[in-house]
Amino acid sequence: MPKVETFDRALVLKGATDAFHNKGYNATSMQDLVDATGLNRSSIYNSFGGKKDLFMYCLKAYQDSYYEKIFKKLDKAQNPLRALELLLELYLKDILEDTKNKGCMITNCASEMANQDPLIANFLNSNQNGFLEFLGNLVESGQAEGVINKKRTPRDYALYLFSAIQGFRTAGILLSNKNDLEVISKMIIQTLI
Amino acid sequence: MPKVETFDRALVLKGATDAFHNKGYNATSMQDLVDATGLNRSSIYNSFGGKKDLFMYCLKAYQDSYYEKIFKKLDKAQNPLRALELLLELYLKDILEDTKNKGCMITNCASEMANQDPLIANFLNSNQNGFLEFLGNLVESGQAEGVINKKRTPRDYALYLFSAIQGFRTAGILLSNKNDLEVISKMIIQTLI
DNA sequence: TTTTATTTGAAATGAACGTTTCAAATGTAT
DNA sequence: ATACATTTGAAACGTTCATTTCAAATAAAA
Repeated sequence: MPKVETFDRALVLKGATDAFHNKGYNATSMQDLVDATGLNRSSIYNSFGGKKDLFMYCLKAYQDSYYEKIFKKLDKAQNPLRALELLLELYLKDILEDTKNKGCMITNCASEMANQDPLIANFLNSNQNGFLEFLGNLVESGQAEGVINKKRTPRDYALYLFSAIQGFRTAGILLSNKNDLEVISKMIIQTLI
Repeated sequence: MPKVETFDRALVLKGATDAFHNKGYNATSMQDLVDATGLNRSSIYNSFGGKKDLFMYCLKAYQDSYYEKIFKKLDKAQNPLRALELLLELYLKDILEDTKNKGCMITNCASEMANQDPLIANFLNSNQNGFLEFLGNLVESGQAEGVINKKRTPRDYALYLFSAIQGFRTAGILLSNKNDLEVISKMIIQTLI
């Protein structure tokens, strides 16, 4: 009986995510989102809830698509160390392709909202724990294979890499020289060898 | 003849800086600034210009007071490597004392505004160049004294440290466990030895 | 004490904000 | 073809935004 949702939900989320990623949560207006999605105002409220709800969907979509990119790229890795090298190559590529200097949407979100919104803080903490586990597992395997040194525990290396990667992404907002960025990336990895 | 400014300019800037640091530029309203400074709306516009002007003064004030803290702390350092260790101790202390999880105001500003405001981008680039020079000089001295290794150029190490420190400050928004943070700090320094 | 440039307070400005409303349009299932 | 739950568009909602206005209060200089 009913008319059904006509728009492509994934595509709409992609548009909204781009808008939020570009300006951040607070500086993105509902009008920006209407323009970016092509949807009517009411349709946004009808299908996604308010601005904050939509933002949460976008964060999740951004996170999912990033993990997909990561898994796809790391699939070809010969060993866990090489996987981490590829991970940093992926970030380097993203920084160089990020000509609008937007940075990482999740890191930006931590800067902007972690101390203002408990729901966002929750998401960010889960994201952090998940990523720490992902990194820790890679390091653990790498140490078992003998391609990563055993000076520190996998968890220590995961913490270090998590911090270093956030710095890399943030520094990449202002830095755009490829050589500079490659230097940083190589030095981060060197710690593991 | 005229009535003269009665308020303490430095104190007013401190109040405004706290407000901006806590919520970021966009989420801080003029009313927040009136409350935080104790000044009347008109007095703010009269004495500092608009919101963005005031924010620039606050950024500068934050930067100045941070450099003062740094210089005071690093004054006691026996050598350049020890100075960098003390620098990271300073950041560690700031993160642990930052119970409201605000992070670094300048890093947050880069996340929020670097790609939206050319004036801000200018400030951030100058800040970056200044800090890179500061770090580079320390590393150069350290290498000359033989307390820092010579695997890389001072500029390379400066880039690495700049990135690592930004990551440390950003990760510190979500991380608050002292041991975790100490691990990261130690691993950053280890690269130099 | 008078003059005068400035600060101050309170109110008003118009624009933009996120959100709601509701009648009209839509398209599937009967 | 008809019924109907949903989407859609446009307008309006009340609030909050940054900023301006301006008369009153202020305090240093004359």
